[in-house]
Parts: sequence; C-alpha cells; structure tokens
Amino acid sequence: MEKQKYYITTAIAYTSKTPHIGNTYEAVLADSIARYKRLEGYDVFFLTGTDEHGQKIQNQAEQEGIKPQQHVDKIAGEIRDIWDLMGTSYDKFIRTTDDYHIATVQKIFKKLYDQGDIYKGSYEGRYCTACEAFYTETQLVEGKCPECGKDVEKASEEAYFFKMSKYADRLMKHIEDNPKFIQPESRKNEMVNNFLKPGLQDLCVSRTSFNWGVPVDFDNKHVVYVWIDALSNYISALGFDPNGNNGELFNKYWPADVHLIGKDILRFHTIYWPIILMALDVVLPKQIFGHPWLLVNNEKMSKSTGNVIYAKDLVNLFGVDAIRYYVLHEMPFAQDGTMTYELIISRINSDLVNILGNLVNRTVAMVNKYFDGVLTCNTCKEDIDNELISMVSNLTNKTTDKMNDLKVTDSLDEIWNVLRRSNKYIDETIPWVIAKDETMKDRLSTVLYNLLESIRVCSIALSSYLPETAIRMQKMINTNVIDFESTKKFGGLELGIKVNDAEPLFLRIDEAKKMEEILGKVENSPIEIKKEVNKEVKKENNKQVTKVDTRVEDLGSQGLITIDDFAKINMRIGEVLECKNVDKSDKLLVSQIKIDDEVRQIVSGIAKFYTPEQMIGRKVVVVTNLKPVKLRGVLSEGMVLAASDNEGRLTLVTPSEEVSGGAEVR
RNA sequence: CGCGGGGUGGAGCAGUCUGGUAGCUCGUCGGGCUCAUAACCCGAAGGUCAUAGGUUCAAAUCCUGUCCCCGCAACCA
Repeated sequence: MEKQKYYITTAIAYTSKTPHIGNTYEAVLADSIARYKRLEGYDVFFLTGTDEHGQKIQNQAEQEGIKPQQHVDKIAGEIRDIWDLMGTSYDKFIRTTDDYHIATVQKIFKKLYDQGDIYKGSYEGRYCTACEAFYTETQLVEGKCPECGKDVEKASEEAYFFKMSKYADRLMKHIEDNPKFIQPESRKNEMVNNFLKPGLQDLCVSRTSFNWGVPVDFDNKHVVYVWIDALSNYISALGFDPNGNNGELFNKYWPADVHLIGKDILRFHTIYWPIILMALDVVLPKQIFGHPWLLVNNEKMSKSTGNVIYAKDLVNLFGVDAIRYYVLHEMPFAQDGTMTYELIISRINSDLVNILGNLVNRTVAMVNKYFDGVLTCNTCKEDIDNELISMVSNLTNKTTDKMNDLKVTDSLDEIWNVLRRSNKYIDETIPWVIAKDETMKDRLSTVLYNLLESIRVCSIALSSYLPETAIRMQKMINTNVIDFESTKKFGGLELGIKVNDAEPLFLRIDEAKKMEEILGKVENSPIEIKKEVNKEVKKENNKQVTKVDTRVEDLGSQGLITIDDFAKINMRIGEVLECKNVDKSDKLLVSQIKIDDEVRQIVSGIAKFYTPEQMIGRKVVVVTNLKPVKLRGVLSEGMVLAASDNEGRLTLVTPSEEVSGGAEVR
C-alpha cells in the first residue's frame, strides 16, 4: 500500500531579531506533529524557514551599517541553529531570499496581474513633505503629521492592489463547508465576523517606499509587499509553477494538511492566503491552526518588558527534552500557556524525574537485581494485570486520536496516565515481596515483563515529543522492537534480552539552587538571560544614537560616537511645575517644566510609574534640543531622561545634590 | 461604547458548545511501602465555579447587567 502523504508547515520566522522561546515553540509543536505522523507511517514533508524581506530589515541593516543580505544571513543562521538545537526534524528550510522563491513570487505576481486580479492603483493617503512619508487618516495627530507636527497634504502613491472582494463569497462558502478549516473554531467566528462579513478591502501588494524585497519584474519601482512574498513560501518550497510546470514535490505534497501559525497572523492565512490560491487556481490547504502563545508571568514576551526567554538559555539550564516537554505540555489547545522558571522546575521534577525517570529506573533496577537483567517468563498472569495491559494496548489509539485533533498536550497526558498506572502496578504486585519466594519466580518475571513492556510502548509513544529520551529508554531496556504497530498488541517486547544498567533519565533539580543559578548569583552561570536583555537595550540605544549622525558608521559597528557627537545633545536641569495625564492614554504624562526662564511642555511615557502629583516639584534631566513632536495630539518639546531596568520599570534621573534649574548636564 | 481572550479549592488548568450530584496535576496534612532519583502507592482537608439578576424541576454551563485581569490597536522622543 502506498504511504499517505502529510504536509505540515510553520510560519516562516521574521529575521529581524533572534527568536525567543515563544517563537521556538511553534517549531517544536510542528516537529512533534511531523514526527508523530512519520511514526504512524505517513510520508511527511515538514517545511519551515525564514521571512527575510521588508522595510524593518532594511532599516536595521542600515543602522548596523551592513547590507540587508548580511543581516538576514546572520539571523537566519541563528534561527536555523536554534531549530536544530531543539531537534526539529524539518525536511526543508526555505528562505524568502532564495533564488527559486524570488523567481516564483515574481511569476505569481505577474500571472495575477495579467489575469486582472492585481491592478495598478494608488494608495490614497496624507503626505508629509518634510518627512517624505505617507500616513493614513488614522495615523494623523489632529490632522497633522505624527512625526513632525507639520501640515500634510492629500497625495497618492502608486501601488498595486489585489481584488480581494472578488473571491470573498467563494471563501465564505469554503469556510462554511469545511468546519475544520480554521482551528481552533473560536477563531473562525472571529475571522468571519470581523473581516469577511463587513466586506474585504482590496489588499495593497506592492511598495515603492523601500527596495529590500522581491522586485516586481515588469515595474521595477515596486517590490512585492510582504504577503504575496511570505505566504507563497508554502508552495514555492515545493516547486510550484504558476505556468503549470509544477515540481514533483508540489504534485506529491500539496495541499498542505496543516499550516501551523501563531494566532496573531491568522487573518492573513485564513483570508488572504486562500484567496491568493483561488486566484492561482490552486486547491486550498486543508487546515490552518492558530496556536496560542507562551506567556511569561502572564505577559506577552517582549524586549520592552525585558521578560524575553531564549530557547538556548533554557536548553543550557534544563536540557532539550525537558524544554520540549514543558512547552508541549503547558500549551493547551486554544489558550495561552504560561512559563516561569519555577513552573519549569516543578514540571521536570514531578513528571520527568519522579513519574517517568523513576519508573524506568526502579523497574530496570529490579530486573537486574532479581534476574541479572534477563527475564525468563511472561506468561504467569493474574487478574490484577488486566487493567495495566489494557491501558498499555490502547495507548497509541488514544494518542493518535488526540494528535489527529492536534491536541498534543492531551496526547502527552495519555502517556503519563499509563506511566502513573505502571507505578501503581508496582505497588499492587509488590515484586520485592514475591522475590523472597523461590516458587514465585515466574510470576515475578511476568510482573517485571509487563512493566518493561509498558515502558517500551511508552517510549515509542514518547518518541515524537522527547526523541532523545525515547532512545535512551529503548537502549536501557535493550529492545529492538520499536515500530508503531508493535504498540497495539501487548507483548511485543523480546524475552531473553539483557537490560542495561539502570541510569537516571532526568536528574532532580534543586529549585533553590537552580533559581540562584538563574539569577546569576552563582559564578560561571550558564544563564545569560538578564545580560542578554541588557545587551539588547544597549543595542537599541546605539541605534538611536546612530540616527543622530551618520558619521558614526565610520567608527564601526560598535556604535561609538565622538565627544563632538555627544556635544550636540543639550541637556539641562528642569523643574516640573505642573503635570497631568494625557487623555485617552495609559502611558503618557504631560509636564510643564521650567528651565531657566523658559517653560517647556514635555510628554513622557512614564504614567505607569509616576502619578502627576509625584512629578510636581521634581528636578529632572531634560534633553532640550530634540525636534518637537506631537504625541497623542499633545506637543512635546523635549525629553525627560529616565532609567529603564530589566523589567522595563522606569526611574527618573534626578540630580543627586541641590542644583539650580537650568544647569547644564554634561 | 475600537477588537479579542479570561476570572473554577494555595498554584496551574479541564468541564461551558450538547444544563442534571465540581474534576485533573502540583502543593499541604495523615497513612502505607522500601524495588527506586527523600522517589512510589493510599486517604483527607480545602471551592457560595468574579459578581448581581433572569430562564428552568435543575445553571460553572443558557440570557442580561456590573466589576476585575490580560493581549491587540493607538501611545513609550
């Protein structure tokens, strides 16, 4: 019988910065699904990769003084290293800067243009001549430029658009007819109610404002804007050809069985992507799963709050499989999961060390102790065995059911139910008691056989989630029967093989010690989390400085500035006379600050940390020669300096001794 | 009234669509056992299911109002 195919993809990771554990989670999730399908006997193709174009990347590269290609090469390499570190078994890693991808995108764009789905139009907006930038109505602040506060004029920028509305009805019907198309289901309603029902706007699919992208080959002022470029990776990777000469992989694997993506980009995958495919006359993917997020202390991970956790650091601290287990287990189907070091440690100790590791260890130890590692009999059964045997034989049916719904967490729970039951079975059968009775030798052997068989079956079930651990388990019990089918009938384990010495699969973690290590109190701590954050903050600051003067680039990528550059920044001591909250803003305070004889109005994003009352009367450090800006409609004529710690808390910088207002800071 | 998610024993969650005695893991307490990584097994305590109304023989579950938390969007000069 021919193998059934299974095509799974992750979203391609954006190469603007090193991905954190939340981004990495998606790759691990996809990997566990891919591995499970392979185990089941599917012919699996697992695609992942990087999205490398766009203005943001172009800007970053400029700020670092390198070519965009150098920048993306570096980050894409990092991403691939992390995916490899986590053991993701992708079949192909696509980069949107790959030649074949660029060529395919160009062909797709051309075809859609030729058949009239893409048309050249203009992007109506407001143009600020001073800033040379376009803004939408909603971006304007009191009808003026949000950057410089000057007047803007109506203007239009040439751009290509995709006629989304043309296909809306067809898409709506598809979504209705295929209830599993968008998963989890709650997301489906969100998409239909918020975007499809109100009517689709035509999508702007090209840009002229930057050039780091796939050029439109028949109109080279334009580059293809993100969605047609990024989304097409799912088919370009397989050798799709808009003109009909599709590659073998495409013919074999398309349509995708599942696109695994973060819930934040669901709209693009469930609306724009299917419509693009319809326009290309390509069948739609079977399912799109918007997975939840991994939160740290109930907050989304972000650089600005300083709570970013990287996979590499976690692996150094806890090991690959422990982290794979944690992220897979803590992430329910539809709801965000949380991550803290304490929770990781507690999960490892209770699930991996106590339940799994200890079960294997005590069982193998008994086989060695009582039988010199070689069991002699597996037929001396008793009724008490039945429940265990039935749970073990049904395990992979259950995990398969769960995996078919992409419920990875539930699948792991099924395995742990069997592991728990096995521990209980040891207490029920009291092997250390029957070991004292010579006539019970066969019974003892059978009991231990049942346990080893349970471990064997669990190891196979686990191999998709904890591949390294599964292999270690199989080596320890020294079995060669590790195929999927063998899990369905109890008794697949060979008799007469000699188990190896018992070794702990996972080491118990002393929480207090580990936390100390994590907080960097221990010397030579492998953890760089806090330091990483500091580095990032410094980098950001450096970028700000490079904006001030382009000559900085000459001084190399360290972002050093000369004393002359520094001298351009004028800082003075000012006294806060008045301070109020800014309307409709939760972060902004507006202060009247007296500097010498002058009173400046300055807006600061410190409302989370200071009340207006606390501000009044304070002496603060003010940057006085910044270009004035309107924030939330309020004019700001400078900047109040504040220090930001790892948690993103702000503390105002104030003079340590009494000093007259207006004093220069240098 | 910008959009969305959530509030269930100390912690993390399931149960809500398809009303019918409130469940799981961790933690705590008590007991058992000693093969094992102070592990494992058994038992107990602990919840007016955010809150106020409504529908119903019956509501964590359906309807309405209110409060709180968290994301997104806008805003950190």
